Amino acid sequence: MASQIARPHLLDPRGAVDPCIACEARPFSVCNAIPDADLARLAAIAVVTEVAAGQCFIGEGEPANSFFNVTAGAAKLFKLLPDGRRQITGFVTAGHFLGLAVSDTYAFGAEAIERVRYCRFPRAKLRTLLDDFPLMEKRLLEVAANELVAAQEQMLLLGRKTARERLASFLVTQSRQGMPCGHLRQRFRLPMTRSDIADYLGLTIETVSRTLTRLRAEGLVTIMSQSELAIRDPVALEGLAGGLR
Amino acid sequence: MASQIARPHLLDPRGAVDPCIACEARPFSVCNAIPDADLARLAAIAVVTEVAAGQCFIGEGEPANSFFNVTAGAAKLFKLLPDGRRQITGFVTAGHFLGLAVSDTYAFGAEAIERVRYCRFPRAKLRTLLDDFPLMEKRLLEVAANELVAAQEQMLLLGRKTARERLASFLVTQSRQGMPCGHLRQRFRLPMTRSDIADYLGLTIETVSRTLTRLRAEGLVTIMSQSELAIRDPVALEGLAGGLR
DNA sequence: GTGGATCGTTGACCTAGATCAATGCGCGTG
DNA sequence: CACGCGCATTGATCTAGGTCAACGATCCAC
Repeated sequence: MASQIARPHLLDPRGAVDPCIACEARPFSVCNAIPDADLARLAAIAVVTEVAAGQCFIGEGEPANSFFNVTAGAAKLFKLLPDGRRQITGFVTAGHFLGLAVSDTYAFGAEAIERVRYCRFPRAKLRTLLDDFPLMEKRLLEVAANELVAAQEQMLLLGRKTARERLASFLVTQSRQGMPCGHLRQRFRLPMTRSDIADYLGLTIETVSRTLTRLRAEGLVTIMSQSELAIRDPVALEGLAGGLR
Repeated sequence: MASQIARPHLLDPRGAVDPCIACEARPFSVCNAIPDADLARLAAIAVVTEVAAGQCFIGEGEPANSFFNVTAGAAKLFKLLPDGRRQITGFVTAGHFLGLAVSDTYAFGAEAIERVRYCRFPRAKLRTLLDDFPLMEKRLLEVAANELVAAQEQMLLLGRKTARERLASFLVTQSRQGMPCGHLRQRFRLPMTRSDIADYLGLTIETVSRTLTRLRAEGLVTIMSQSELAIRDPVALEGLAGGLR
């Protein structure tokens, strides 16, 4: 396993005019609930950090001292069983907020898929900041509610869908990644490995591979390269994803 | 299927001194964030309703006009696939708050297992109430964060645990139902049917039944009656639930 | 350009859990 | 108290997806 706790590279926020104003993730992030005038307060408690692909930056079960806000790259969240079985509970990209749980240890681990940049906020300090910006707390609730809906959708997938339906669902949601209202990109990159996809969908690598080649054979998708894919029949794929066998 | 949309029985809140003060679910509920003095405002927008076992009181995909707070009884939340496959995403009891999602339709259905009593709040009215009581919004965020953690745990179960491990996990969490900090009741009732358990664990009725008899044969549990159960070996059961095979 | 590591694909076979079918067990009803 | 209905259990069989194993592609490092 390549995963080990990160030796992260801290970026010095001084020198940047205001790291938060310039942040390219701000439009998608909960931070946008904080008015420009007060961003300096946020920037003051944010520790901007970068980790390389394969690096773990949250360890499941470790003391939860910080919140995280991913600002660039892609990461996977996962839970482990003692014998090594792994369930990936989600993939996160720029704008995602992590570490909400009230528990004093993290309920999941996080590992960078590509080089990841994130802001780390000491829990206590963000807590007091939240008290001053109820709008941000509102946004957090909104985000949490949405994630809850996504989680239920994933339970349906894991509990009741076939391998084909799981792959179809996965491809459809990936193609929607960061697109406005239900639109889907025709062609897109899958930054994660087959093993990650398998652990996300509750399958094995082999089944993912086989199912993908079958979807290709049926003309639903084109596999441009290992990590690039195009959807050829969006209607059929969405039907499959929705459980129409 | 017995499930059809409820013909609910509305209880007249007048006559009660103050339905919210007297509410037996208040200690477990998010409503406890509202000070006694202001409870009348909450009571004013709450519609107290009762539905019989088997009645559906939230329809998946229907317009989400209300929030719900269960105050008595037990219900199941579920998602359906067009061909009837069902995933139960959770069981709720007194104190559970429902309908958080920002979407304008409900992402899941809810059906009473036993006779259920709940308060229904028009979305818009509760929204404005929340603006006046940020503490309640805080509590909601807390609740949502906890449910998110539970949802991830359930994904691990559905994606990676064996049937035995699933049953063990289920029994352990059920025995913890409403207990303080990690304690578990030795003996407890399972209000739901085998079919509900199966749809919650991503299994079939037959597998649930077989696995349960096997756990009994191994001396881990005693089946007092169809709906009553005792844990004989909590340590082994918890080990199993945690994935120690 | 060669060697080796990592990742993905494909095939042969196996098994946990699904499906199909029969039977048992309360429990409420007339 | 017999009847019927909805649930649960148990057994026989089947299969989707897992496991094991071989091979191919890609990508660096030297």
